[in-house]
Amino acid sequence: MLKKERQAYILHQVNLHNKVLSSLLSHEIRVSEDTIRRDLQELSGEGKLIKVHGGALSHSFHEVTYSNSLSVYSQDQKKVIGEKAAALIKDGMFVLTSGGTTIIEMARALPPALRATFISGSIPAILEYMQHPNIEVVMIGDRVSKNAKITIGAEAINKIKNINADICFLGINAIDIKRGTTENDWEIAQLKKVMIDSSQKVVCCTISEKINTLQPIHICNIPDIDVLITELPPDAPILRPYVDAGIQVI
Amino acid sequence: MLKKERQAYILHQVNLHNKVLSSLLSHEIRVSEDTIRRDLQELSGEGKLIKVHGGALSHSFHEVTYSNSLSVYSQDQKKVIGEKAAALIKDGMFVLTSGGTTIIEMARALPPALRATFISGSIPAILEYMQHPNIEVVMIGDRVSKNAKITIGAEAINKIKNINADICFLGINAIDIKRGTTENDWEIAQLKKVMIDSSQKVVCCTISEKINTLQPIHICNIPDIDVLITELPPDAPILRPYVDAGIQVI
DNA sequence: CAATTTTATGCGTATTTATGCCACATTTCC
DNA sequence: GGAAATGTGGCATAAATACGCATAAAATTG
Repeated sequence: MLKKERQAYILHQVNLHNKVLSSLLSHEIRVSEDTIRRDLQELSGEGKLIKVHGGALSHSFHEVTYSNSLSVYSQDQKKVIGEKAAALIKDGMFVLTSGGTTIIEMARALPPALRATFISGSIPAILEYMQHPNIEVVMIGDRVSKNAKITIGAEAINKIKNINADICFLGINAIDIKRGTTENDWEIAQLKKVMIDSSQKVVCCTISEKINTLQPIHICNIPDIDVLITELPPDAPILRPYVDAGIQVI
Repeated sequence: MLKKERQAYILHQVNLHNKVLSSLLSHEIRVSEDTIRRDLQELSGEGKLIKVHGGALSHSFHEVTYSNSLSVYSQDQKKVIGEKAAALIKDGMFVLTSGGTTIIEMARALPPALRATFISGSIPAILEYMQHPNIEVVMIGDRVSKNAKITIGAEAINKIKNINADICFLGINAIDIKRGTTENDWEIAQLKKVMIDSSQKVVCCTISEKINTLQPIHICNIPDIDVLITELPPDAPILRPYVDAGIQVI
């Protein structure tokens, strides 16, 4: 990894989380903490961030948080989900993803050294993937839905059908132990269906408040899902039925 | 492998991945690292990429991280071009566009009441089109070039071949009365070629500075162009040869 | 077409840069 | 106050680079 690349990654993280820890960065990028420290110093000298003991802060966040400089990353629910999801991806994988905020968080949590191919029709997701230094990005084309910011239509569905992905990540809006996952948009439901068919492994990501809720259009049943990711620990009571149904809950 | 070829290959890799490593290139092309280094130096001198220790980075990568001013070069002129271009589009048209800053300005200049279908592989262009209340937007899918922020590859080319557009807008980097329009990236040149083939009418947009310049890869000849748009008035002396060649100059 | 010049490339060596490691100072937290 | 984490500066090392030079290929010239 080039020095500038590393620094770009650090800056990206700072802008994303408002703070970074040297120790974490060092672990993520797999370089010594000395190097991280030198990078932070350099970037600080250029005015790109503010160096503090143990890490660095973004400019925008600087005033508010002199007190808790060592507190952990803001553990937003969706960030937790994103991190759990990102951990499932290994080098060389073909990854198919939908759109949605949880997927965006996954994209942001990808380790910088990861080398994989990401395929999606979601424009915001593609924009995030493009920030990554090492992954290959493939966009699925078709008519663009302006509010979902995703390509939809027969063309997209056909294209996905011809893909054979290792893993597929779906941000879902509703899941229920009886009815499976459901959606409120017919075309997006179609897309997600074929994504599931085209993948070896299906991972559903959702915040816990959407568990045990329903939407009008059916996507898939519980047995079609391999992994369920929420912000809760896997042994949370609300997740119990899904564990019992044989899903790997993370 | 010829020097030009090698440098074109390097540039292409930079456009695709935002970075290249000297060691890797040297191994791939089977030339010494010295040669790669000299190439990178040369290309860097021409402003085509940014040389760093260990390899090189694309401009776009460098800009988003290292520079905080994302000012577009001679944006006012491009706005003029954008307005002229937008005026050519009528209700109901199928419009094929490349990417580039002039195209973005066109997208911004579209009258809100316009109802037309816009087709493009350029992610920034699609983002602009999505802002518009009435147009239909179609994204062409394929591998994403991280620097050009455009989808490229055989899939995209095939898709464009099957389109029959009314009009096609190309932001071009070089035009010359003898050699026609030229590009510096092979794959992008291919895309533009098929765009021209798939459209009834071909419109080239460029700032006047790029008139009478050359790039290595040929796209099309002057007779293939229907309309040429620059920021200058149509009777500017520099445009005279193009008017004489039968192009409608605006 | 031969002679000459220019250009492109690779090699060896000196130099610079990037990084990690260590000993020791400083800060933070309990 | 003291343990743990973090920062500092020096040093070692490996990788990348600059530079001079030799050689070969290509272009130019007479």
